[in-house]
Amino acid sequence: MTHAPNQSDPAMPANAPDSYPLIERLAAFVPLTEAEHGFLRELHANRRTIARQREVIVAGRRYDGLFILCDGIVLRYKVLSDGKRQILGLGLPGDLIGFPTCLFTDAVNSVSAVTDIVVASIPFTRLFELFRTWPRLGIALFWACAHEAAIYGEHLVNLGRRTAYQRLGHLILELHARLRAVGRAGPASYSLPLTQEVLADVLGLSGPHVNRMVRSLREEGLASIEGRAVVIHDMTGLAVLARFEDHYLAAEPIPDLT
Amino acid sequence: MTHAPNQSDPAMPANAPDSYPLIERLAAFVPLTEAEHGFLRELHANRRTIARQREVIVAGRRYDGLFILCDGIVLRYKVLSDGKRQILGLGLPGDLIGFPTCLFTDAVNSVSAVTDIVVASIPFTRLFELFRTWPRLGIALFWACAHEAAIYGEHLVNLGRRTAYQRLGHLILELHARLRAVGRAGPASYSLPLTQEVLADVLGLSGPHVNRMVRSLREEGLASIEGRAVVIHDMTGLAVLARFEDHYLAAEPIPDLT
DNA sequence: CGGTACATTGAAGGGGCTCAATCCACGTGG
DNA sequence: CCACGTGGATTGAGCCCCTTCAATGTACCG
Repeated sequence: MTHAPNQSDPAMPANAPDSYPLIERLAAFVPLTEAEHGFLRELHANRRTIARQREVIVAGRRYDGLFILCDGIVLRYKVLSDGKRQILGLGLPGDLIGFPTCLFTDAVNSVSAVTDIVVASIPFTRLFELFRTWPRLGIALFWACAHEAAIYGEHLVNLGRRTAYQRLGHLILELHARLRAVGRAGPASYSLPLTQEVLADVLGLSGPHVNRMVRSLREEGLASIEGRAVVIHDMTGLAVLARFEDHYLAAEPIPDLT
Repeated sequence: MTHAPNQSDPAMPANAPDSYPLIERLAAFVPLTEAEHGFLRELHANRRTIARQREVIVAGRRYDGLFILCDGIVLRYKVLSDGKRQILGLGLPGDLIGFPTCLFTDAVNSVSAVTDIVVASIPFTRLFELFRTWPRLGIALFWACAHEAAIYGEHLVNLGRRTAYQRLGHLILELHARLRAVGRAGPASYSLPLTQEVLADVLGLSGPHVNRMVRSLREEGLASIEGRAVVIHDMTGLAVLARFEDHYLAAEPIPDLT
């Protein structure tokens, strides 16, 4: 049960065995006091490793807390009664897992681990404590969730109004930006351990068609996906094609929060 | 600038000129004390009426607060550089508008009023006060936003993995459930002041095709949309067809919150 | 009465799906 | 060392859902 190091890209920092990704995430919104810092460190205390392919959250079950994804990649998805699957989003290190699905009596979505992952569990009692004792952290968390929600918004645009080709291009650029923000990507490359089947379920497409789009991107010299190695050859060209604008990924300090 | 009363359906309660929809929304998650009740009432103090078709939030501009939608319907959307529009969601009475778009330095989405609407504005300073002074309300708000996020998740499934026919059916059922929850719908009917063009942009379809799907639904005896009157003739048949399950719309009290 | 907004309908085309077959890399056991 | 199994990538053929681009209809409104 080794958890995979960041393979192949020398630009990636070694993944510290005890990182505090939620701290980095929230620090983007609020300058943290030493005391707040300490509380957040405690939130990472209860870590657990989960093997790839394992379910982290099963739709229909009850949960009494959330998780911070400390390392690895997860996907949140829903399966329809006719067997079709739609992946609602990818969780990258630093993301909160269980929002919003665990905030229901019975989880509304499932979450499974793509790679081996490390999660820190946060029981709701801890979360309540956070809101009660550290209101600034509560506000920052609120902001962080809003930023996650904005990603879903862009995902909606992807499914509703972009062609298959554009969708794939957009996803490649979004994941690059998100991974880069947490030190998991090079200037124009990253490692993406997803099968084309999974990409298809993210993009609302079929497997074979994703394959064709991957080939097109390569033939056009825009980007290449070989195995798990993604390389972007023409960032601006791809952005133009995919109508990618990264405003929605920017995390900036909350104004006027004293 | 009259704001439209709930026309045509006798089951709908008259829309009180001074309602407190956020109270009802949050009360579903947390039993409210009298003091909390009072604070929330204050949040509704600063009301404003906005005429139909008017923009409430313009993407790219800066905002210093959120809004509670007290009455009417809004839509949140994004327009791509090639002119295509995707509507990310409909805001109904009681919904928070500006989440997540206003929590960015520059708003990432636009919001416009479909009908004449009444909004209560909540500057961030008030919001911070809420989190600092009324932590239970902060928690409830967090939960409420999670529930809104779940709606977007289902919307993603709609665009990614349902046919045009199913999408329309699903939307009809979802809106019925949501409107009914806030006392704006009859047992199997409601008023929906959206053009087919707008429906198309919600569903990721073209206008003409929405028209055909509307006709199909009527011919199959499942539901009818005539002008703004929506009538569901076969609730279960429609639910089966659209793979509609309403778990994600259920708001239940937060457990263990003392 | 003309204008505007929206609903409706038709014809043609294409983007993406379905359903396979094939290929390929890799790990495993004999 | 090779046979085999397996998961995934790749490719092809046919088709159908949905789009595009109109034209037409229709209610409402100043």
